[in-house]
Amino acid sequence: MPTASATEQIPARERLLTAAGELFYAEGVHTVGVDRIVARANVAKATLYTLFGSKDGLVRAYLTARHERVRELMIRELAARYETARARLLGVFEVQGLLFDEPGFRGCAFVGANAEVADGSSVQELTETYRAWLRSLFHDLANEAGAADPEALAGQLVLVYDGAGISAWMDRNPGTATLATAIAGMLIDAAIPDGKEASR
Amino acid sequence: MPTASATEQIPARERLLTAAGELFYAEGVHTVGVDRIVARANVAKATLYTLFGSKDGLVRAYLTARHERVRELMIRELAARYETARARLLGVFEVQGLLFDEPGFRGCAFVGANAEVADGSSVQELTETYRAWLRSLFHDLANEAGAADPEALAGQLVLVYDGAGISAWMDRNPGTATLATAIAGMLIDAAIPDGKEASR
DNA sequence: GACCGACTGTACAGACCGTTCTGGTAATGT
DNA sequence: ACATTACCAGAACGGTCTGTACAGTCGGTC
Repeated sequence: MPTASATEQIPARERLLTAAGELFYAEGVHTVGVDRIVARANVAKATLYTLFGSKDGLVRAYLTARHERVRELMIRELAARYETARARLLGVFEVQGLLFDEPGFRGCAFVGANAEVADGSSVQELTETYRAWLRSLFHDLANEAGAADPEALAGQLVLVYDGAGISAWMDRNPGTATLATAIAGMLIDAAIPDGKEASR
Repeated sequence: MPTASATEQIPARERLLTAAGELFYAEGVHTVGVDRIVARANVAKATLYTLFGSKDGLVRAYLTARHERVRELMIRELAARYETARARLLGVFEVQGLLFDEPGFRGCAFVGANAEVADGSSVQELTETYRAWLRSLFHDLANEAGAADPEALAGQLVLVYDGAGISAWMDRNPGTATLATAIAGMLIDAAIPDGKEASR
């Protein structure tokens, strides 16, 4: 274990990952070259290649880190803010709104990355696991909330989630989150028996 | 005016535009180089530059052509298939589904292009006019259909339209169109007074 | 002191990029 | 007959890209 001294430094791997995250997300994985990343991270180019193997490896690590960050934020905030499964189902869209408010928000990182790669890229595999996670997040909550057809509701909410991200990005309007929450509320009410009744 | 002889050829501009459209859309504007485009179009490289000025000019022409194509398809199909403004409002999502069914569908071209450019690019201006057109399409139809708040309904439907495109693309599921149509139906019913009543 | 792993800095190869230039052909309008 | 226009094939240019090679630095460990 490295000792925590006053001259403690953030390790090169972490610096590379944050630099790559900022640049890739802001300008696209294809536009940003490795030279700019190593310059921003204050890391030698050789270090990048020993740690990640190739630029593609760094891109994969970047997307994996994004997924992990969104997942952590979602789970933490949902648990902290909402009581019932139904409220958490709606809360997903409020937490998504937190992302919209971040400075430099540029839409879903996976949408952006997929737009830049041809079919069969390694990026697509990571995208599939991300999409599967998002869908199962909605599916599990819909199940827990007592939806008549959790599968169907999950599909609807994924669509709204996607649309909210695109609209917020392309129209530069973070307020889209409340719009999405309202639509989601309608869909949830319609999908859960006695969804509109107050309580029991 | 060029005479229509037996050796009539499709002009170079058109060939370039279709070649660029296929390649840019399938692989991204940044991934595809001009060499591949001129090779596919059977055009000299100099011709590209006399006709479009630069690669960026070709990208702009590609996006403009995409916009025009979608607009024409939308207007033609909406007029041919549906009678009332309310049916046309819903029909937008069915026509969008026609795009999903096209072989090689890869989502909205403007979403893809925007993911590849940094802020301030000329692509963003074209995107704004495209987004404004889409929004006004919904807004005008919502008005015509007697929506209580056409602005609000248009915003909702733009979000659903965006979400449908992303979901259909990322999950490779053209059936998303019927899902989007169902959601749009709910929103339209809720936004138009007496929307659920049969007729008058 | 010898050793080691993590890291630096620079220089370079090879490919590919957008763009321009040269030089030529075929048809058109006057 | 001549200038113009529209186009073609390909070479050449300067720049940037990923990836590699190599010599060297630093903090700990035996």
